[in-house]
Amino acid sequence: MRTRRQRYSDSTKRALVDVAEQLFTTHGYSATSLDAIVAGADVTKGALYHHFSGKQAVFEAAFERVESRASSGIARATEGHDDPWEKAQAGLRAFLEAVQEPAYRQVVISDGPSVLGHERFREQEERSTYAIVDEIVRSALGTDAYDLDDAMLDTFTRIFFGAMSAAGGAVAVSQDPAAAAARVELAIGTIMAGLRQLLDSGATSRR
Amino acid sequence: MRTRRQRYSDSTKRALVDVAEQLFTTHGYSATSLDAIVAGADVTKGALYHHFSGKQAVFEAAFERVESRASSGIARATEGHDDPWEKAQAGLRAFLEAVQEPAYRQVVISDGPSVLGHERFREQEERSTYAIVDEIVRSALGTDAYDLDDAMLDTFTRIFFGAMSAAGGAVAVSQDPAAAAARVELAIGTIMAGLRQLLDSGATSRR
DNA sequence: CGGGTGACATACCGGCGGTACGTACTTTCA
DNA sequence: TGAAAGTACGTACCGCCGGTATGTCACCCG
Repeated sequence: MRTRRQRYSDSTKRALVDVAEQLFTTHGYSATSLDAIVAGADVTKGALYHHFSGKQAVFEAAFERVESRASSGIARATEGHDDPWEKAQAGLRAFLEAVQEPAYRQVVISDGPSVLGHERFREQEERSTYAIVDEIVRSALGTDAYDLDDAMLDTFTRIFFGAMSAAGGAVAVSQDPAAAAARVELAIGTIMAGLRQLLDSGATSRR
Repeated sequence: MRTRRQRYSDSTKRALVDVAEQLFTTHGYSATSLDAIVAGADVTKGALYHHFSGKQAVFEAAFERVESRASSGIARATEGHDDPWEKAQAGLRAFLEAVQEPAYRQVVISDGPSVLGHERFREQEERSTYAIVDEIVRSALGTDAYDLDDAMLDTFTRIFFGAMSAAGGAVAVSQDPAAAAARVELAIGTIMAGLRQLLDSGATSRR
């Protein structure tokens, strides 16, 4: 970010991603044309193809930004909790908030898998929101007392991540999101409590 | 299926959906052209647009077929079980099988939400596989002893459905699907056992 | 200060979804 | 039974959109 040329370049690239994120969010991927994006950013297709390899690359840039916003919000909510089960509750609350964001719903959940493909989608996901869920799950279930191996911890993460995503989607389309979120927190809280109790009893009986 | 015209009409429509399902499965929605579909079915675009309103309608027909195959498979596995928790285990096993089907993964999970949109996707889902999960959840948790209201039962269904879908996706991309499926069954089984124990103790202590 | 390069703009192409219209066969009914 | 009506397609074409090839001008650097 030194010379004037680089400053101009960065600003147009940021403008393109700004407009793209908004249009992808409101109209979806396929209903958003490159002409609309470049028009919104006051540039031409030449500029877009100078910065990105194509439409998919523009989407990927917007995708990463939306994901990183969501994951940083969740990370902020979880820090400062010592007890892993409290941390999990706080993370769940923040996750339900993030998943209601229109940009997240449209760009990540709806268009993400089909545009990026399963593989790239997984890769992107696993180094943002999924990583946080994984960290929470491991802090809660990864103790030696429960003697769960790595693969089982991964499995639990996948399960909780899927449960939270689906629940968040339901919360977002609900007429009363607050009440729906409260129900989700109660339900997952109950599940976690039952799991905790079962694992604790198993751990003590085994010794 | 009476007159000759209707027989011909039905057969061409079926041929179109056959080819469409296969192409959508192997190449995805956007990478499948209508020309390729009509060529595979040995008809022209005129025929396709006589039977369907457009590309999305063709996709929806294929989508419904894939969904109904999956849900009937799960329904078949769950019938004949009296104990609701055994029924849930059998349903989970069948669900993990169904979700590994390439057609289900590509058409329903990957392209479904973006092509149909959240709303239509939910509608379609809720009257097939989701309905079965809901029925299982209600048979297991809907007893008076647990006194969970309708909204809470819906919430639990959403959570379990999301957990199973995510777990199924992980199983499908695993190098050792059998071992991964076993881990998922163990993990969800543990969660269900913990939930059951917790609810049972709460139900007895409350009386 | 001039050659090179980066940051765009312009013009154009091919493919694809969708439409308008034509046509042959078939059922229906006076 | 024969003509009118309707169904089940086929043919030709349009407009948009992603992508490309090429031109241009400002800026950095020796």
